[in-house]
Amino acid sequence: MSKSLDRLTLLETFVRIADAGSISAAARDLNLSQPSVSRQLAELESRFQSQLMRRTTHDLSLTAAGAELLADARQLLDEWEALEEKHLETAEALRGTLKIVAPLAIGQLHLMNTLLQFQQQHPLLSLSWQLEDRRIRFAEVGCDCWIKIGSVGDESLIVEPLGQVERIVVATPALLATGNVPNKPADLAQFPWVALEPFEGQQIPLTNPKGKTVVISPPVRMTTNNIFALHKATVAGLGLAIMPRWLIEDDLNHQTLVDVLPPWRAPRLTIHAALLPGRRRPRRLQHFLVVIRVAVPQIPGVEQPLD
Amino acid sequence: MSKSLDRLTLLETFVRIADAGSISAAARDLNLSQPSVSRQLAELESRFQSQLMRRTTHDLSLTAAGAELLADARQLLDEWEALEEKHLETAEALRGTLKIVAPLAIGQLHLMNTLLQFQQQHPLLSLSWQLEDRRIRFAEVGCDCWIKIGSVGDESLIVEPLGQVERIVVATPALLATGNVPNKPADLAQFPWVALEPFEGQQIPLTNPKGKTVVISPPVRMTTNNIFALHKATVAGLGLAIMPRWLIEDDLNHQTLVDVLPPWRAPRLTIHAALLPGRRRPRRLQHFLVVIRVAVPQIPGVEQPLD
DNA sequence: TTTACTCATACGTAAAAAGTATAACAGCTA
DNA sequence: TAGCTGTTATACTTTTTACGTATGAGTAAA
Repeated sequence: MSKSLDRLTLLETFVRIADAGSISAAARDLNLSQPSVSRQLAELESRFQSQLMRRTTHDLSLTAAGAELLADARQLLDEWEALEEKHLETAEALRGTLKIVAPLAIGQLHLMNTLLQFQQQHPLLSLSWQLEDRRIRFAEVGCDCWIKIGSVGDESLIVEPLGQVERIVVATPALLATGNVPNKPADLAQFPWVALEPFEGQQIPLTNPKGKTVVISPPVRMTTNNIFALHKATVAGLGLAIMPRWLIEDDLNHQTLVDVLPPWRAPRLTIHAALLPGRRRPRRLQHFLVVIRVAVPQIPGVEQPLD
Repeated sequence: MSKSLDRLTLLETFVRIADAGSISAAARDLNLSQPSVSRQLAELESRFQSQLMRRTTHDLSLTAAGAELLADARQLLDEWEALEEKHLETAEALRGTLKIVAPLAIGQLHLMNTLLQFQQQHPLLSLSWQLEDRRIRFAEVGCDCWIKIGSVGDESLIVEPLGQVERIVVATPALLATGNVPNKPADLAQFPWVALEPFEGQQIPLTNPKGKTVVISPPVRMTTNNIFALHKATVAGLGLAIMPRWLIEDDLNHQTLVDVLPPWRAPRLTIHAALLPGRRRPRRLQHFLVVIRVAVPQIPGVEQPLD
């Protein structure tokens, strides 16, 4: 049994392996080499004299002992963190690392400023800012907060609404001029469309202020997983597209894009913050949440959530 | 800031310094060099960015921050120990270290066997068996359990009675033959005595079964702080002495010593186990207590406590 | 079968904590 | 007041130890 190797570090590594799902993934995440993480797990097992994880080359699973220890380790680590935070609090400054996952476009265009300001207010804080539109597996990624537009789709997380985005059918005036002026949803099917993946069922529901909903299935000329690509394609006149108001506010003002069928709208999407339940929330996370709750509704074209 | 140095070890060292009262004392206790312990404290302070202890060359005191951290550290360490114990429990064997302070004679003659047996039943357990008649400062010594004959004199400890010892006035038949046969306490003052330190007030109270108490002040020819020396001196005929029954059972049987004034007895003393309150009791300590509760009353000449 | 990924072992290196020796200082005793 | 003893901190050396790289073995999917 090696002597040093911080016992709490061993537990942290163990938790990270369990969450990340593999030793290699945990190693990447911890900025350590795979053998090092492998050794730390072995060391922990040797200290507790029991196998904590069964590992084959392609699968890794907790043993009963491991599962028990995992829960207790989480708790102890939370308590350590509470202690550390309490006794560093004297300095009042936020420390540690905060890992945030946010959507590509909104993270890049709007929340970036908020984040930079936040970091400048807390210079000792280390931020990891992951822009990612796809659904993530929260625990696996090991992030502290996930900002997601639309449904989070993970029942095990605590989800808090931050704001709502209006979504509008837009196009270039030039493109619209190639057809008849639309005055009902069905008229939109005469134009080509561009769409953001995932684009479920090739169907687009549109709702008017009275609550009437019509579903249309227009021809789709291009799909992309990148909202900036979608935006460029739309501005280039490739087709009609549904876009969040916060992305096209400027285009509407400059008439590079126009609201195609003013009263009709695609369903609003809610911007959520997702958090792990049951865990202690470090002060840095609480502060970040306060900031983000204010920042999101201030994005042009984003409204207060319904909650 | 150095990286490794187990965070929990740092806390343990800090607690040990606080209890031991000085860095040097803690170093001796931890089997480390003084500079090493000094550095660990400095390291902890640097991590929490606050001074935890004010130290002059001859005095060491907690700062406010240190006092707060001390309490929290104790708790966290208890929780770590609980975790460790729980997850090592699978193996069922007791581990770790148990430090016991016991009286010299009873520890050497009677409890030693119990202790050896206990160790053999738990080979992975490491025992520290300190024989010491003087009053100890519990926290300073850093022991887990203190067995004390007579009053413990520390209100802050949890005290549990384990048994009672009858104390008898004895002497060699030869010595008694040099005077008149005694039949009341006052008659004993004609003989020389030997006594165990501390020997308060040079006075000896004796009580008969009816509850009558007489105090005598005989001439004392020798005092000692070692009960074996007292015993030898008595057997050598140096004087009368008060001795616990468990020490002289054999002498009475072989008539090397005799009960000088059969119905009259010195006050019974209670054998106590003293423990720190409020702290988690490791499984090894609980097991030890079970064993000792059985063992003490089985010592010949020791009776069940009154409780 | 091949490819791509997993985890474990062996070995050399670099970092870090332990010890030793020493200096500075405070309280106690003569 | 001087000398003795015990305190803590610093400089330097040695040992320990944990890291990374390289490598080998094994499994799952293409």
